[in-house]
Amino acid sequence: MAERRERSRIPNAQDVAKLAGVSPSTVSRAFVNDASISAHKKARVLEAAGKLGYRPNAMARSLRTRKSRLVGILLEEFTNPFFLRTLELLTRELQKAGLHAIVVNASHDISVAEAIDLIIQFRINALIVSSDIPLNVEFECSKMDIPVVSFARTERRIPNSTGICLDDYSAGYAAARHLLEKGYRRPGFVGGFPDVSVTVDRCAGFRERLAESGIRQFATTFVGDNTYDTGLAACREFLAGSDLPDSLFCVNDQVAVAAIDASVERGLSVPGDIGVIGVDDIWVTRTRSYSVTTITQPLEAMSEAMAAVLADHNSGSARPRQTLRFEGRLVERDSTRRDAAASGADPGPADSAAPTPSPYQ
Amino acid sequence: MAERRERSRIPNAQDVAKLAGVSPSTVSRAFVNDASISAHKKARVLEAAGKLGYRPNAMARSLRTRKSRLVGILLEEFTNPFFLRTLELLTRELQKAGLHAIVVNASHDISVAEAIDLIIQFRINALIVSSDIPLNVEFECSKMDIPVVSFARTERRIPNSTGICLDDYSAGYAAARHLLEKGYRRPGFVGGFPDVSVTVDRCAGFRERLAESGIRQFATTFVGDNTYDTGLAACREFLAGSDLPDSLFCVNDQVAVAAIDASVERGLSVPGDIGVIGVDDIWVTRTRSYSVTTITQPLEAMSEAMAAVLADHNSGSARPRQTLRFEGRLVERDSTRRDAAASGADPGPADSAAPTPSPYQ
DNA sequence: TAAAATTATGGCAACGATACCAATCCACAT
DNA sequence: ATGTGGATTGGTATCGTTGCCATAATTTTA
Repeated sequence: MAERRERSRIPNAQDVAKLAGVSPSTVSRAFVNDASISAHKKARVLEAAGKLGYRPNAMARSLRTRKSRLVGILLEEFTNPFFLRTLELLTRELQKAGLHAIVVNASHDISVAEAIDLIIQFRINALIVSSDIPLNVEFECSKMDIPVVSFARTERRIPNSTGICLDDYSAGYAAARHLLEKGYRRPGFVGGFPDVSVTVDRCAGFRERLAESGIRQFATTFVGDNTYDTGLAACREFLAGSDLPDSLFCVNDQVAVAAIDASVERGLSVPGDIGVIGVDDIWVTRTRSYSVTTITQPLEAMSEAMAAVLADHNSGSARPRQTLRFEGRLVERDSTRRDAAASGADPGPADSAAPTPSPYQ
Repeated sequence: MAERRERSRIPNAQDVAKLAGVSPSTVSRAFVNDASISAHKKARVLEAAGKLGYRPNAMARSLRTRKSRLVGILLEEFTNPFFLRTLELLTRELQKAGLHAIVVNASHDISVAEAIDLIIQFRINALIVSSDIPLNVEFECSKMDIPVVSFARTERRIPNSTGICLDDYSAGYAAARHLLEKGYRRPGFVGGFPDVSVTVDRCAGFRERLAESGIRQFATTFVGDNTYDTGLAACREFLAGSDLPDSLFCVNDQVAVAAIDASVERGLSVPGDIGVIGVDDIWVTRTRSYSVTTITQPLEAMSEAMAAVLADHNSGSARPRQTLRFEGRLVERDSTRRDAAASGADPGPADSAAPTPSPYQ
């Protein structure tokens, strides 16, 4: 079969120039904003370009200008709807700014360093990082003049790193306050990996608020990767003992759902016997069956801030490196008691009456 | 402040060549597999490259070789965990093959054509499409010699288009068979947008199996975008009337969860009064509270097939254009009855006894 | 109307790599 | 010793664009 007729080349600027009767330089100018070109010629060039189906070659452009307009996004948690939403908002903002996102999969067995090494070759303008990465990756990037920006995490190992993040400490603090207000007296904490910033900071804020109420000890467990399945297994184990907590602050909503399931499985009623609060406000927390009290992140604002940071980096203006922290907002749902049971310092048994009938069974 | 000392350039092949005492050509060969280079020189080049922190510039390489090693992925549904998992597996396979994924956000208000236009400039090797796109995009790509490959959907408007897809017809057929086996006699269908392939094909298979049992009429509704929220609203309306279906085949799991919630809200017990079956097997369907019967897609195999298709396209071997269809597997859970109630052709009232106690309330 | 200031345009080189060809090199057979 | 063939190597042109400079066209000002 005649696969392709007469090797029809992809047209380049030269072709357009010839057709429009101008120089290649002029063609280039027609495709750059604010370039010095007359409206007349610009129209003629664009018309010729349209006729030929010409599109500037971004590879050539990037080579010449040393700006790739590509941004790497390193992702690790590929089951959490939160990160899909993150990706949606980030790509949206990037596209608005004329940038494009290369997604790098850093999950499980994949070598992060190797993957990063490959996309560094594309001279990405920046690397957005949503999970903890080996320090040497950070170092490699700095050698190549590639800014690394954290999203929804903090780089604790480097003094002044750039990032956009929920105020995790404050979120933990708010979670504890909420549980205390609702009369819970023996809160516990369920984290992911024990050494990632999100776990550490949320736990610290949580601890602080509990300490203010004189609670110096609380049970903690770490489920590892924040998936539902491992979360469920870890929560089952956590709740297997006696001397159970009367409420759980979970590092994110996926784990919170797992915690609820583990609780119900063990015969505990939520929120009466045990209250559960998460973070992220993924859609599952809004379902009738779960209705999880959670702390929602202002993702829109955070993505916009991310775009602004990248734009700054791009324009070369050296804004001081810092982590922008956004306040979360607590959304009350049915996985914590609706009214304060024994709001005083009185740690009386709270099992007397779950005010709302449990939606779980 | 002294931002950067003495403008330290990013090293190029020439620099490495000088340090290693070889020609730039040789440096290039050291970084290409199967290139004609002695082990001795290769080692020397790699050592020099390591010392300088050299990495080949992918832009320059792509410009010369006319292969970008970039693949576009057009995504639309950014709330569905299924697509996050899809993205995970696709990026994993792509990375294995030395390719990289540029994610293009085509959701809501964003102009697909415009977004595609921009990434076409990167001379992407292929465009993976997970949602229906304007036909002219397809056309533009073909003009630029960019193969468009569908994933988890079919391009019905083009005769022989390349794609990887669940066997949607067969999935719909299996769903109907399952419902009938479990004694449901008035199944309904809940689709997304009425004209997308996934909805159309799954519905067609569903209809066929029902017809084989003599059921020629069944209620259908279309919820539009497949999010939980719009799904819930649509299902509420769908279930508001009298003459209700006794079971629902939902085009995906997110909608299935919404259908369950709407059913319970209306006082129907699942699976007794109404059975629900979805597609995708997202993690939420495995939770204790939902436990949704669903049809799981063999995503690993599908991603591998996708990588193979891309590799073929890349190597230029003109494999015939076709849609590869993968069989789904039905996973029985608690949103459909566990045993066959009145398996005969007898359409007796099925409300007599829900065999398993409903996990929903 | 002429000179000065501004704006548009064209030409050339360069970004950093690889394709291609010609020139070596080496081992081995003659 | 010499030729043959295959594996390495170097040199040069090129991929398609934009930066830069010089010149040409246009407008503004004197």
